[in-house]
Amino acid sequence: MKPTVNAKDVAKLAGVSQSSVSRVFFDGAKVTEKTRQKVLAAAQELGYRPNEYARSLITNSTRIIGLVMKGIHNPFYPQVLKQFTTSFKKYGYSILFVHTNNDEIQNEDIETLLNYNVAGVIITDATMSMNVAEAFKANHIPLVFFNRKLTTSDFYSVCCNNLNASRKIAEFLTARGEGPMVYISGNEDTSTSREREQGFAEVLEQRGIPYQKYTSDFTYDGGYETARRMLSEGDAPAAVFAANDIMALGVIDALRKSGVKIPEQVKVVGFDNIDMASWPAYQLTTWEQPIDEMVDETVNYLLSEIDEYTGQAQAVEVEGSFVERSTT
Amino acid sequence: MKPTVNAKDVAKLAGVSQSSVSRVFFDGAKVTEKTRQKVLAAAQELGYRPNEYARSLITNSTRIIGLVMKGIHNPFYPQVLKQFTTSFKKYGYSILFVHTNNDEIQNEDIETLLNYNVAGVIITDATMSMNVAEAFKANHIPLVFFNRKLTTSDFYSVCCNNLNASRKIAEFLTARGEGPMVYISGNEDTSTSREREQGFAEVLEQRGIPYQKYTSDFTYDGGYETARRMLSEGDAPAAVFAANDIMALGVIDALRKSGVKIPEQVKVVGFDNIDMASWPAYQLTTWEQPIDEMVDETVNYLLSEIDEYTGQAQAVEVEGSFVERSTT
DNA sequence: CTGAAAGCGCTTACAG
DNA sequence: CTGAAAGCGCTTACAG
Repeated sequence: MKPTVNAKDVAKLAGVSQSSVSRVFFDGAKVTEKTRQKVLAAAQELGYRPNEYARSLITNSTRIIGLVMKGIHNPFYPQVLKQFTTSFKKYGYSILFVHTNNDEIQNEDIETLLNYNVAGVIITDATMSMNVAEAFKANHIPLVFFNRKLTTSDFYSVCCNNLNASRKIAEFLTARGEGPMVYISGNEDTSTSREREQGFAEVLEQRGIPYQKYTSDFTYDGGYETARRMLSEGDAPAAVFAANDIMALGVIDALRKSGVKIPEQVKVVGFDNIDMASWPAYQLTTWEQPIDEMVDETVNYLLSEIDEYTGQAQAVEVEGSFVERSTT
Repeated sequence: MKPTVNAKDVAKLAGVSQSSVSRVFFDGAKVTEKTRQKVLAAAQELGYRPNEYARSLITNSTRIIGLVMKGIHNPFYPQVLKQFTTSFKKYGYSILFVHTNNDEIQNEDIETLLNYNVAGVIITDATMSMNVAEAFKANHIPLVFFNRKLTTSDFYSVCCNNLNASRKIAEFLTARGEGPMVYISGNEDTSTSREREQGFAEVLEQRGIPYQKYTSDFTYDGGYETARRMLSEGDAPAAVFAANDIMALGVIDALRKSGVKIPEQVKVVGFDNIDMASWPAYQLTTWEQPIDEMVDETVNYLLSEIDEYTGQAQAVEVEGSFVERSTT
């Protein structure tokens, strides 16, 4: 049915051996320029294209990176996806996209990654059980947790320096408006939410400023509802620090709807610096996560581990920077 | 290095032939329950997993769908990506994600898809040259243009019924506020932008209401800048119809910044019904594109073409529905 | 540098 | 139903 043309066909037309055809298309193999030309001409004529699967079968490696993502509703992550795809493309790698609905990656998703023998795995905005993570180790598949850490783990992770960032945010807020504050958490089982709270709390306690925590879920609706709950409980904080931007936007909309003036009555700070944070309707003060830098760290680690597997674990942190706009 | 266990190892442990092991893991092959149990036990013990590439090599087919996407900044598309991934997972297919920066898909992206011999391709928010599209036809790889049509094509496409939708929008706007109107286009080489203009224009001309077209690019910034340009040129339309929601949000922010009251002075309508359209800050009137339905149409077509290739071309259109909120 | 040959891990006629 | 064998399209020692 599909007129599949293979290296043998090309060899025949070019008048060389199948091995030579293979060598022309395999980086790092040696052929004379003359053979190369003959082969390329024949390949062109027949529309030949090396079969990636035969290649994978024999080299026991692939040029596919598995990218696991959960929170596609948070604009931060599509951006991350784009950067990874673009960056890996430069090195000849493609992205197998896996979406998970659960906080913890499910076995069926793992199966997919293992079945396709991916060269590396990036896990974004989700966690996985220790023994599943160990499965990748056993198969010598390098793994990066992006924007998350495993609690107990010795796995490689790339995150923003959340502790430092949230300390800076707390320092900024306490330097100006004093008064009780509110922290709106994301899903509490995430390292990001916990660390951002920790740094924030540290500085506040140190300066004797009380804060109240509300638990939310990293979504716009979550932020919105939480702010309404906060108001209905009579809380009137000087400032609200939401664990990510998309929640902060929900907070802003809820406060405005109740006639609360931002920043005069309540200041609002987010985290991420997504595109929408700079929109005129919001002008959200936030902490910028340097996606480029985080992606570069991840890509470099994966490529080096693909080249030579060491299984080294490290919690890489990048700094990012404070972005002051008009919600503070 | 990687302790790769194959069917032969399992066969030895289970005391059966390698063929039997293969049959246990190949859907549709017949084995006695007894053999199955022996094999599964051995496989479990060794951590066996069929090699997907050997399988692909021999069946000349894969369970990978290539998804090509451009406008990841428009929240409509991450949503689409999620739906496709979820839907295909049910059928055992995975998504190879390809991101393109250009309106027209580049050859290198095509190469990737062909190299991996994908079972089918979805092209979203981008177009491709005819001869490239023909390359897929030649390889009997089914192809769907999602939310786009090729001008001259006989390819399968799934779109919203843009003509009907934009007529309905025009009818709604003219039934209430009369007066000159503005259409803000997306990239003008897209079928979506052209069709939405056409339906809108038809009704307005029929009712003798003038309209002005501004060319933009389907982005928030584009919508924002275009609205500012419109104001600076002294245009004060009764209503603005933006070719998608994300531009409409930019328009709203720009108008508000200039003190224009929405909907009292200017009404605004978008297209897509992205999450943000329902946010309290915007409450955008729009046309809902039924993503579920569009995805289902696409998935069903691809699965049936994968099952038996016919190469049939059809421009499928789904209706969607008008969503009235407070910008009109 | 080049070719003949082995082999990657599977599926699938073909006998039994 | 099961096993022995051929073969998918490549890469890669091994000779020459």
